[in-house]
Amino acid sequence: MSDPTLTAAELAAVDLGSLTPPEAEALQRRIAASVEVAPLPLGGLRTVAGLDVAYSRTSDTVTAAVVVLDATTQQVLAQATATGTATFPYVPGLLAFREVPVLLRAWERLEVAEPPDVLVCDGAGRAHPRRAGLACHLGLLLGLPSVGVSKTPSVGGHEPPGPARGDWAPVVDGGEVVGRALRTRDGTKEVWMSVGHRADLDSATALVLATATRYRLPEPVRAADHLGRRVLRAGV
DNA sequence: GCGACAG
DNA sequence: ATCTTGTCGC
Repeated sequence: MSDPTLTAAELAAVDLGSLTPPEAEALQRRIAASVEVAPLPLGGLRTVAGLDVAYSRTSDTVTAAVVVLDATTQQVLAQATATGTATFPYVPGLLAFREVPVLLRAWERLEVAEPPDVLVCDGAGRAHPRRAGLACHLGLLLGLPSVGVSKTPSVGGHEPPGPARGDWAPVVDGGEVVGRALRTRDGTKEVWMSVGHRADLDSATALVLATATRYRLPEPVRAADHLGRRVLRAGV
């Protein structure tokens, strides 16, 4: 019935780019079985990392960006990028296999005394066909709490959330609540968020709202998005 | 068999 | 994801 679990070390040892789609899907089932659900330590959050990947339109060059912000002041404490070639094509449901390798290279370049307390990824977490979106994959691999936030819906359906910041509606897929459609700003389009690793929906919602005050998307994700685009354009 | 499916 | 000008609004 349930797939065998996977440790961070075992996941890290996998050459993601060499997997066939069926093998990648099998790995995702194990990731889904290994992800942990727990409240984020909101009171003790000191730093939040945002992660994103920018794509070139003229080539298969990609740039991954990681930005670490102070959880309370939102000041940038550290940032790193890595540019490379996309080896895995974009396949719906297999985004992590395209983005994780280059994201890890950026991650390794980060110069921080302590790892960030939580990861906010541009993409899905459990709101995924196999409950193993990018945020689950990265959180498990890095052994850190993680949350996924996307600008467009992934799997599942939901009622429209109320019009005010903080309003949300559960996203249901296959009879299971897999995430939330959350309004982060009054009168603006909602974002779709779901749990990655070592998080739960309530605390993840609080984190997303706390980091998305001025704009629709959480500041860590915006910062990573902007950094990735800048570096990609500069051709570094 | 057909459609859905983050970036 | 990425391609793009203007436009409305704080």
